[in-house]
Amino acid sequence: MKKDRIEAIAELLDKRGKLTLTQLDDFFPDVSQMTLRRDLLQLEQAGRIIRVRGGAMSVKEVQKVSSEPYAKKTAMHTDAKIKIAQKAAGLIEENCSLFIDGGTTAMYLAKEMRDIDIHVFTNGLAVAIELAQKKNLDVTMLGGQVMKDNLSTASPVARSYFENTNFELAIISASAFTPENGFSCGSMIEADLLKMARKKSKSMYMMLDSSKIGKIMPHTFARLDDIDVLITDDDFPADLKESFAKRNIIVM
Amino acid sequence: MKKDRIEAIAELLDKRGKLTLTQLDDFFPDVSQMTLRRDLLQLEQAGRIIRVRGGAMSVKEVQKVSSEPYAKKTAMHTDAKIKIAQKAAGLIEENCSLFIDGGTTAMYLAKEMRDIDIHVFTNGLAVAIELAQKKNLDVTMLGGQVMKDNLSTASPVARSYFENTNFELAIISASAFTPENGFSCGSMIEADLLKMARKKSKSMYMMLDSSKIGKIMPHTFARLDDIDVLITDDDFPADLKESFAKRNIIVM
DNA sequence: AACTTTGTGTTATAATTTTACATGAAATTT
DNA sequence: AAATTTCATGTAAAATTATAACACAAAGTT
Repeated sequence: MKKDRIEAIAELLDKRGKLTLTQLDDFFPDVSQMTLRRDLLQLEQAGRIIRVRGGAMSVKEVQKVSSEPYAKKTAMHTDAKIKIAQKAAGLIEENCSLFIDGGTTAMYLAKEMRDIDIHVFTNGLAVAIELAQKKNLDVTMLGGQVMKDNLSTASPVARSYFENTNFELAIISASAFTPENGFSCGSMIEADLLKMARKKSKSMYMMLDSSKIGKIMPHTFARLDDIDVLITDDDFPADLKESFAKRNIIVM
Repeated sequence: MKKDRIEAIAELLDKRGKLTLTQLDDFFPDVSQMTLRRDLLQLEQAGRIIRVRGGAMSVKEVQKVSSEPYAKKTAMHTDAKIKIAQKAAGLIEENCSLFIDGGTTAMYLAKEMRDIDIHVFTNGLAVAIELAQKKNLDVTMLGGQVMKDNLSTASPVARSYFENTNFELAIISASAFTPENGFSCGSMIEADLLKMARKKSKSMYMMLDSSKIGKIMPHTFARLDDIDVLITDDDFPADLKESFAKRNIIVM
């Protein structure tokens, strides 16, 4: 059905921000590129997307463009991150209380999450805005000084927020990982926040795309034993997978 | 000069919204299309424009196209709001500490603010993101439950943030105003937050576009005497202006 | 049943963009 | 001051992408 397909394209674009025709073609293998082009033309005329050379982008994405440093980061390893986010989204159950960090992977997770009755805490501005779109979901933003490079907040004050909150689950992404140094990130106050989140939640899922393996950032916020589930992509090394499994950590 | 030309292109695009390469070539006959292409590429990487097939368009133009729920609100009385925001931005001095609320007018204020050394507190997600773009400026986001309709936070917990902070100036916009009921808004916790902001700051400037005069919202957060400066548009009624002046409130 | 409309695919053609290389001017180093 | 590097620019070929034109079939309409 044409209408459904156009709707699906619009949604896809909202999620992914930007798509090439080739990528679109992969999603809709049963129609020709020409048809997809015509769909894009219609969407453009409806003001919902903007056609750019090679494909199209969502209007929402364009608004984000103004935040250049963040947008740049967003563009990296997109596919892997989305896949990881999808896996993570599938693990979230209704009626739970949840912490999500403010990274770009978390941002994709926010996009992929179903609009169900959950309460989410986050320190990511972009994550909060994304989640605010969903009607049934409740969002609480953690305050603090805004870090310009990744649009998330962190500050010693933010800790006070945690004092009276508890969540069943924290889903967090790391900037770097080695077996020796654990999961690390670049900012001390962020590391502090994430440690705190770990303490306050019953269990912790870690999202880690394989490009981050072997990298070390200054501040470790979690070690292997701290996490319950590791969500990663297909390129995750088999030997590492084993050492996780040995510690009863589910790798998926 | 390359820099000047790029600047000129950016301005042109902001004015005309969209231009084809051929049109651009007419404006700049002394350089080749290839050079113009490269200029556009740079502008795109800087996040100022979007290249589309045939030429480019300004980001601002794209934003006009969109009509999401939040964007819809943003689009109302845009011109008046921008003018008010510009006036307000002119009043902000370097090296000060400032509170801005999370409304749409505040959002425009954030856009208009110069990139100088200031510390800004805000409860607006969109405001915080906008301000995060500026290098010299420091932003602190007030946490709390996210209100989906206006993308700002408010919660009793947010009060605790204020306890150890002080600012010279609070620039706030109201959803409604009558002389009898003062400045009011729709949410009780938001009203509470704004009251708190008023207490904590040395002075308070109110942004009020004239469309809001005569309207009443459930929760009053400030009365006439609470404010020091009223920033409004040209349609502001003369008689009201007088009654402000009587109380030594500057109307501009 | 004949006719239109609509959605689609195919191919050829056109337009646009990118790439690669060349040039000269300006800035920097030696 | 000469040599070298860097930078902005131009040119033209190559690659990519978009449009146009036509064909065809299915679903409505008259």
